Amino acid sequence: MKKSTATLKQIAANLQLSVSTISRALNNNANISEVTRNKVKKEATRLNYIPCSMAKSFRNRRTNIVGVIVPSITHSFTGIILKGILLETDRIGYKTIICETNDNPEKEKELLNQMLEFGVDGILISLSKFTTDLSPLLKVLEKKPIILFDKVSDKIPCTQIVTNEVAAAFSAVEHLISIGKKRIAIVKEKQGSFNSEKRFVGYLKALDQYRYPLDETLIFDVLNMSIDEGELLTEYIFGLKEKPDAIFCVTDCLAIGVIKTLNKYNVKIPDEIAVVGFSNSNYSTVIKPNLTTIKQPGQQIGKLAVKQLMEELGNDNDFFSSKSIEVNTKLIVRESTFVL
Amino acid sequence: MKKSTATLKQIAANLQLSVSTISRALNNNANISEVTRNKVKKEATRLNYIPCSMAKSFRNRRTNIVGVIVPSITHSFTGIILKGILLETDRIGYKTIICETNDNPEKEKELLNQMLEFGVDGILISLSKFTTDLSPLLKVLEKKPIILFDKVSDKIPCTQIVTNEVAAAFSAVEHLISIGKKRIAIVKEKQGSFNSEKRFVGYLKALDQYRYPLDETLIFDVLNMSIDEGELLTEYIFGLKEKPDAIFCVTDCLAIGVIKTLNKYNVKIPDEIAVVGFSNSNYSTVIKPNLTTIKQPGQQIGKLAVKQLMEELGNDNDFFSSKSIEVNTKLIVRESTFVL
DNA sequence: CTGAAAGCGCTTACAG
DNA sequence: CTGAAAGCGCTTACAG
Repeated sequence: MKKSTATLKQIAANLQLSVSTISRALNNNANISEVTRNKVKKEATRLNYIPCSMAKSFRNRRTNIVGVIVPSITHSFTGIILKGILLETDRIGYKTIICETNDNPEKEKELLNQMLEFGVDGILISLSKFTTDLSPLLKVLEKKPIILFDKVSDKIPCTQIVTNEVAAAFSAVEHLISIGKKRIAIVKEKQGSFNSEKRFVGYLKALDQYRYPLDETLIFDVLNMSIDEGELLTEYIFGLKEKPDAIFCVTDCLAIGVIKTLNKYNVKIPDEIAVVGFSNSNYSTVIKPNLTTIKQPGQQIGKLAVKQLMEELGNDNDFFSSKSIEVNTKLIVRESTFVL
Repeated sequence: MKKSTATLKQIAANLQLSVSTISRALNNNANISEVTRNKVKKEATRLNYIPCSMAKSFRNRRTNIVGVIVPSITHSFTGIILKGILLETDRIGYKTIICETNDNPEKEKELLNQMLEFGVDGILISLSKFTTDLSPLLKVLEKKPIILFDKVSDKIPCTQIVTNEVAAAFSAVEHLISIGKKRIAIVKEKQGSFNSEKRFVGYLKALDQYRYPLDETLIFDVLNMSIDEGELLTEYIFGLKEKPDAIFCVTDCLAIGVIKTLNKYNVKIPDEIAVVGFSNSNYSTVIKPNLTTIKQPGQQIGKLAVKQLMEELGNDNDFFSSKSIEVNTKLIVRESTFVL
């Protein structure tokens, strides 16, 4: 048989005390005598009392749950951020409801509404790639705090945890320049996600600062950031007369695809073509040659997002904000741009 | 200002109707006239009414939330299973609270209790590596259904979603035998997790069936299933006089570490030493040579776990069960055991 | 130090 | 077809 759970009422009845007293004793309220408190706690243990969070949440208008919305949970960098979120929420006694949009803005809107229904205390979200209508987010912001992370947009008036994409990309390209590369290509996303665009800006900035001419034929667009797309693109590049001597990929996956195909054609990396990725995924030290890439502190991003959310929950004012919290990235030089 | 949300009471007041009627109209109860229903719905929309799931859950003793407990969310196979869980729960209108144990049994016990407090309808759990005390699970089973997946244990009387570990390992070793390997080593976990042990059984079974002598010196234990451990072990193996000519690793990560080190010493794979992994992670086609491995249907496992949970929630009887649902695996042959 | 009472937002058996 | 009332388990202002 499924056992049912004891309630305050039952404890009260057993002990000939009022429900209020039981509640206070269990919550260590100062006004309860030591004796009563102990008696109550003992009986609670004896009955295997399990407090009903649901009733508490309902009563207190606070669930201690944060809603987390991401495009896809299997994306490896997302996983690392989620780990940061879980570690931090666990530390402070919160639970997380995690949902996926699979990059579908309609689903995103639906989830946002469901989060409101479920009464989460606040929301952490990494935007879907195709989100253009910001009104669902704005509507939620009228009631609950939202923190954006990873896939952000500066068009939304709420706190964002970001990496300095421009500076990171700049340092990647600068590195390629420093090892003497002349024809530096970039592989970015055609759809132009926020991150891809920022990294492109960093690319342009580096070229500009080092007085490299901007060569449109070195700018390559792909449909998505997969290994496959990286491979396809490289096949294409391989057919060109004028090839690049370095390729900056806006994600590690693209870079892995690029390297796989360069290896297939026995191109010498980095001598003939150097490759840089972005995000220091686990792939970077599995591929040969090991990938030079940008390290982003994923766990820290997750933890910061939770901390920031808690801060805003403590505020009395509304949740609109334009705060942007930046975490530092680091260029990690490996074999794909450097030979010992 | 933070906007507050309309309630049934407010709609009722505005419309001069009773709260009961509003509730029924919004829930499409048959006993409400078309006219009233429409009037109510219109007013609800006008007021931007958001139903309060918390109050509903509290009232109905049902949260439509499933609790999910895993050792680590960043483990890639876990991520794939979680995706299956999320897709299925989303499809049927459930939400998931996801927590990590980081392989700490104490944390696992704590989370189990918290799940009870939060009032989840049921629990999906992949056991921590060091769980030995099963009583916390048994206690939860008295109240809520639990489905075990991936890291399971046949000592717990509840439904389990498993892959046929023994058969899968058998087929891997059989494959190594079929390509003519004589000294087939296994790399397994010293702590002896359920999965590692089952795979070891499959290894023994294959050797036995093909009348291969059991050579204790070909059985290697590692502390954990990381790439690093695979590398360390291979360094050790490399120092041995008598080397294996094939290595069956109970996880892909171990296999990746093994291959990296074999490559470092220019060992010819598979001619000198063949390598097989387990789980068909994304690494398998990034490493050179591409890894022969066992494909496990992760998403299917996740979906099945949810479906099974829902079935048990529908049951009137208790949640103790010894049902074990098996999903099929498949050996994927790649370069690490096969040359074109 | 303890208790009686109200109420969080909702659903549902009962009555008409 | 609609309403009044009870109650899910808890907390807290008020009273003593």
